[in-house]
Amino acid sequence: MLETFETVAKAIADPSRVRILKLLEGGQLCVCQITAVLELAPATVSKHLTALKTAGLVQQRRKGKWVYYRLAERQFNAYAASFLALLHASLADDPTVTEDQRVLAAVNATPLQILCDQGRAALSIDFHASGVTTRDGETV
Amino acid sequence: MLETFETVAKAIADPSRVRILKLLEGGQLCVCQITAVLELAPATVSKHLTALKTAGLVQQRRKGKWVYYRLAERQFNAYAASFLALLHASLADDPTVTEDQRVLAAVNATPLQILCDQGRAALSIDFHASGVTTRDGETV
DNA sequence: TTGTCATTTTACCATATAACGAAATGATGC
DNA sequence: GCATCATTTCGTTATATGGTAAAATGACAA
Repeated sequence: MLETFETVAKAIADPSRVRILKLLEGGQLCVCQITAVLELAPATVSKHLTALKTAGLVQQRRKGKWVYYRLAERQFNAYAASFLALLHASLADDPTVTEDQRVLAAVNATPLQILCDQGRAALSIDFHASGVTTRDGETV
Repeated sequence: MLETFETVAKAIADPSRVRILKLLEGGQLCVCQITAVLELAPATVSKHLTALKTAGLVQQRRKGKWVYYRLAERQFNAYAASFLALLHASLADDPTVTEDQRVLAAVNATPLQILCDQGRAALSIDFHASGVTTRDGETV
């Protein structure tokens, strides 16, 4: 009860894990895709995903070489669904979250094999203020 | 945004602070009342209350010698109300929470001055069985 | 003003946690 | 079987956190 609640609450009380959950709202992703967006070591991302899985917030599925994670659909405990709903209603306009979504679009446009090999270098996006074209045609 | 969300989430991701919030669902309480229920050092309770206040989950009001805390009514940030609502819908039947409510009933039946002086010793409650004792210390 | 007393702040300790690199794992495909 | 490679586990480090005792604060009463 209280202990489970604590596990779930602690799981969402970390910015990296929140970013992962917000990414997964767009659909399932494999570890190297998440790693490319967050720019953390694969080991770090893996540990965060384990914490989220333990909390019943995500579930896991292997497909070939890659392990895909998605938001939990089955009810693993009494609180996970509530927290996911709260998170879903939050942070839609957070700068970090929206930037992550922008990068995710590029990640999704990149073949997995290349992405896992090269990480962010595989993305044809400029992340630092020269020549990025925004939605309304403005160049930043 | 993300940072504020993290502050609020971290605030509820601790069992002592959850117990405090669940106690406050029954109405405002002063620090020594909360201390008597949780059986923690006053300094510890005070620190937890500061964290909850910083997160916008509770508000504070001085009345004579005592400082009363209650669940936040004003909207201090975008997430506090959501988390309080989630918590309100959770843990109603958690053993720790229900036991805390039982002790709270005894705390509310004890004059503040005596409670602050003596802590739990002032309660005249049997904490191992369900039998309650009268104000003058006789077990019923 | 001065003392009292509930509360808060400070200083400190032990434990928990996030991050990483390196080594281990385990499924795929030759 | 054996090599490859995405992912996980292990070992370590730096920082954050929960707890306490003791000192500081600040409102009230005398």
